[in-house]
Amino acid sequence: MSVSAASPTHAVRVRVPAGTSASVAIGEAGLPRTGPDAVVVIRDADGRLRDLAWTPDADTEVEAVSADSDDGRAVIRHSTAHVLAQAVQEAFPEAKLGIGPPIRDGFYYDFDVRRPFTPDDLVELERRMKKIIKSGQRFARRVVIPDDARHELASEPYKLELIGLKSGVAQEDSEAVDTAEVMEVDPAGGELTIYDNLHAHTGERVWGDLCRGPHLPTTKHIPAFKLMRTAAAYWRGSEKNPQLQRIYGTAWESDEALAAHLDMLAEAERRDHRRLGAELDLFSFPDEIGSGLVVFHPKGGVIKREMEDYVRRRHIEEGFDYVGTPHITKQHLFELSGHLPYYADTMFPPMHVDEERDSDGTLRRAGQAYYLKAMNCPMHNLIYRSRQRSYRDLPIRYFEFGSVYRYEKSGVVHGLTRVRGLTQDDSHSYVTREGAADEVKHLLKFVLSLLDDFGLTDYYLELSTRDEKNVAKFKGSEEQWAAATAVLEEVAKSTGLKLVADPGGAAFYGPKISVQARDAIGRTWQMSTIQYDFNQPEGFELEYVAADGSRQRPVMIHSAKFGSIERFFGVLTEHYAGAFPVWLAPVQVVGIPVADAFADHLDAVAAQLRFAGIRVEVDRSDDRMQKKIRTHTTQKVPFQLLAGAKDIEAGAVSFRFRDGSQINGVGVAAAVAAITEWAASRRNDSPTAESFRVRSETA
RNA sequence: GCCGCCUUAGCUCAUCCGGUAGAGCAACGCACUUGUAAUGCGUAGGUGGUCGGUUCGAGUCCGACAGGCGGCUCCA
Repeated sequence: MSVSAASPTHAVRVRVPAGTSASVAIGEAGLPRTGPDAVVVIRDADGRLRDLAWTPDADTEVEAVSADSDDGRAVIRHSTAHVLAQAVQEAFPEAKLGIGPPIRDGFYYDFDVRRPFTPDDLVELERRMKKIIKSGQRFARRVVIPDDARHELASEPYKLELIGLKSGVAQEDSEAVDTAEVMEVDPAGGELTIYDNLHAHTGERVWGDLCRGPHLPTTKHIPAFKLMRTAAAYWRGSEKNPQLQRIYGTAWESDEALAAHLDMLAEAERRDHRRLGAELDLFSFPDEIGSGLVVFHPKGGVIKREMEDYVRRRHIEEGFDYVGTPHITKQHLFELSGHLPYYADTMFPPMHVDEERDSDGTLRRAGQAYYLKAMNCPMHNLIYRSRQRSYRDLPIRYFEFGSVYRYEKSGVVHGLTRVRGLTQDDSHSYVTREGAADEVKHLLKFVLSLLDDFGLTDYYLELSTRDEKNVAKFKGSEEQWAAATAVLEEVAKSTGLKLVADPGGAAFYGPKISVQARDAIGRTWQMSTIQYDFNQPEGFELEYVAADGSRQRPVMIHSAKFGSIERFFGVLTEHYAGAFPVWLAPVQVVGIPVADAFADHLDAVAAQLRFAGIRVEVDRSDDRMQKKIRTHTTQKVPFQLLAGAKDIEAGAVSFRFRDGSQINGVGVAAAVAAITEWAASRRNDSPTAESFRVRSETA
């Protein structure tokens, strides 16, 4: 998940005369030097970010980059990372420096230290950082040649490695450095630079770091920061490398922006589906069953069933045939599909059955291995293959809620978003090669409409292709991959949606389009996927008889609409913060009598609602009415129906909505009709006194 | 899988330095019968995640395992 902050763009252009620093030019142009819109760096005519101290040789025009822009924030964060590193080396002189880039919403810095950092260390480091910031050290850029840098950084082994990579020396492993994250050296092949931190008054060098920059003019210009957490991280992202200790922090252009960010995190925590799942009694993960295996409680079961019922109905409307397949299979099936060599270690280990031995232990019957199902496609292929198919039958579309089990590594299991047992809303379309583009288009339109129906209306597409540097990992010829990728790309582009490239992200059997949906607080989640597969039809020798009587090979298009029902459940829970749309809400209506004597009236109303298919309860507990309102408000029930003497006299009920608004004295028949209509509409907003249109009898 | 942290009542948490556990909410009971976010009183509830070790004595110290949290790597 990730968060994107809107950021104003200030494309203010300033002329910098030859021999004058950008700083002076900015000052003369009257641009702010302090505050949230302070100019922190400039962008030169070549589009490169430069320090304010940068002084061009010839007259040039530059763009002022303000603190509250994306680039400006990145500079603040990167400078803050330097301050962190300085503080760490003050407190832990033996600490060796890794890398310290800005990231979305913050920064990190990796260190090789004797022992991992503790929360107390963070408090101490923040204290030291504040001191450094206050002292106003200047960031000074200095160009060095590789040999000098090596000499100077002799005690920083990781930096030396980066210099080596940069100058192309001694690079035995072929892994490329992720240049987007490594700020130490300039990927564009420019010069090697060190940034020195100079004492504000004496100009004495206090600290320094290999870095391509740019930086703020001084540490004093770091407006607001906070250290967030510590974690381990592999050096240069490979688990073969040593683990370093990473400190994450965040930094912003103002205290207000920092506070807003922290508020957003607090809101995300309130919406956390794991918390809401327990509070609203939706699901749990009993230890006795095992990590990553969920049980849905009755209320969660209602939501899951509503989701599935609707999705199943829509599939059938769109020409899919609903099929069913078992949870386990003999090993051979996954050999046939080609999955086993690629995915054996992310599948649960096989169980061996049917083995028989004589009393002396000698093998009488070998038995065989069965695997828990980790993907549905091979079984759908068998359904396709069960009889001869004609071109007239195509496209054939099989769909099911397939239960699959994946042995996710223990450290990655996470709530409902990363589980070991999940339900895929999985379909496979078998089409002619010529028909593939139309089918992909059909599927994409369908998945987007489903996301819309559930209220996730903000999304973009990602196109995952094979890794051209590692083609051995992907099955099929270059031509096949190119053709498949072209089909997906063309369809994706035709939607007009934003399309992001994901090179190397494809499955071994073909490229994929995925839909990334943004939730109510701006985080994005990978949901639907559409994959073009020319490999499995070959492995299974799938065929259809063409018009000319020849046997032809179909292609198959895999598509998961929500990916997994469990994950989508989690995303929806967070998107709606537990206040599900009426059509999904586990309890849609709760009746609250003002006193016990009025409960019968509400029972009668409830009976009518129940007859109309509404999920309704009447709260006859001996809590006071106010307490009941509180209880069902925290349970996020969309309609509370109250009734007292006045309502009964008028044959009415009174509405209270989630937001606390109310409509009193509504005739029972009108109330039942309006509630039923709202639920049937599957609208995703919460009803309020304003949005809920109903005749008020007594008003 | 790797690193760090965590695990005490159904839930959220407390228990100073090792001397056999306490609160709020929830549950249950009784009283109250109430018009839009918590009525009052009472009762019950824990072999302190599991197993092992150190100790006269372990919720507390050590180890292993399980589960969780935050990251890394991974994610068909």
